Amino acid sequence: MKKYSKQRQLIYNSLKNRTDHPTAEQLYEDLKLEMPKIGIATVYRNLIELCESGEVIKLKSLNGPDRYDGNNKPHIHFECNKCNTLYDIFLNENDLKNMDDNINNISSLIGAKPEKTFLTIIGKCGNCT
Amino acid sequence: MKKYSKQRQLIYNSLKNRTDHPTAEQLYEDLKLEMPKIGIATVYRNLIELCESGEVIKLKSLNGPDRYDGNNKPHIHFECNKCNTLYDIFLNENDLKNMDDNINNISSLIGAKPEKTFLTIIGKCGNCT
DNA sequence: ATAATAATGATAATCGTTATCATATTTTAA
DNA sequence: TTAAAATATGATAACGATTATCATTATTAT
Repeated sequence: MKKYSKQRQLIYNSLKNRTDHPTAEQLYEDLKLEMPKIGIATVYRNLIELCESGEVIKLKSLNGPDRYDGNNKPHIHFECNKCNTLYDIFLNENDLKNMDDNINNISSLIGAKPEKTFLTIIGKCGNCT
Repeated sequence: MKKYSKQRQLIYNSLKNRTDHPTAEQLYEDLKLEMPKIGIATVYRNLIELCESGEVIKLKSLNGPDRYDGNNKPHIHFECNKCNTLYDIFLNENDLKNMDDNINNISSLIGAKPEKTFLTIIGKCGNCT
């Protein structure tokens, strides 16, 4: 049975209220302002929990530490390889459905059962071109 | 100017001749059979070179170390979250073109210039369902 | 062939993350 | 509402993957 610690609530709320995609370290630094005694291990532990429950998405950056996305609605990412900003891109309902159909078809080619999909575009963002 | 060491050639050929997606460590163990004195740092150094030149693709695994793909033609991956096998999936020319068009459209939504795209489907592969 | 340049192998150092453990907090249930 | 059980915490050690250092060796250019 899960216990509802102040720390877990803080981590959860913080991630849900920001639209950037902080690393565990960045999140930790920010949380310390509100809860100075919080430990980095607590941040990591709760991030693992939140990812397992599906509330948070762990994103693998091409270079650099993992980043965390509090938005678990399906969307794709653009990663700028100059400034490292991660942008969310939300598709409309129709495109989402098409993509989902494609994923299912593609997976069936190899007899696999898809659970989640990561689509990341790497390049230069609008500020860096 | 670049020098063509035996080691670099060996690493390059090995990756081009295998269709799995080994980690640096796996590649190192296999290369030692052919060249027992090769060092792990040499493997990492050359993987970085080969990725920078675009000959090899570095793949971020959801959990576990990075993996390397000697096939730099556009394709997508299915990662089994039970046995960790990484499968290549090759789209036909038409689907590839559609996908490419979509990537360009999507990127233009945020004024970004796409350079490369990673599409990874996570789930259970045919052997693990 | 020699000098200049770059790569190697051994290994230390670093970085991100996870494990350990004694203490503290939260939940359960009497 | 309190005592016992269960779980989480914070500090920090340990770990795995990768990169940096550096003296030596191999490759290339003159």
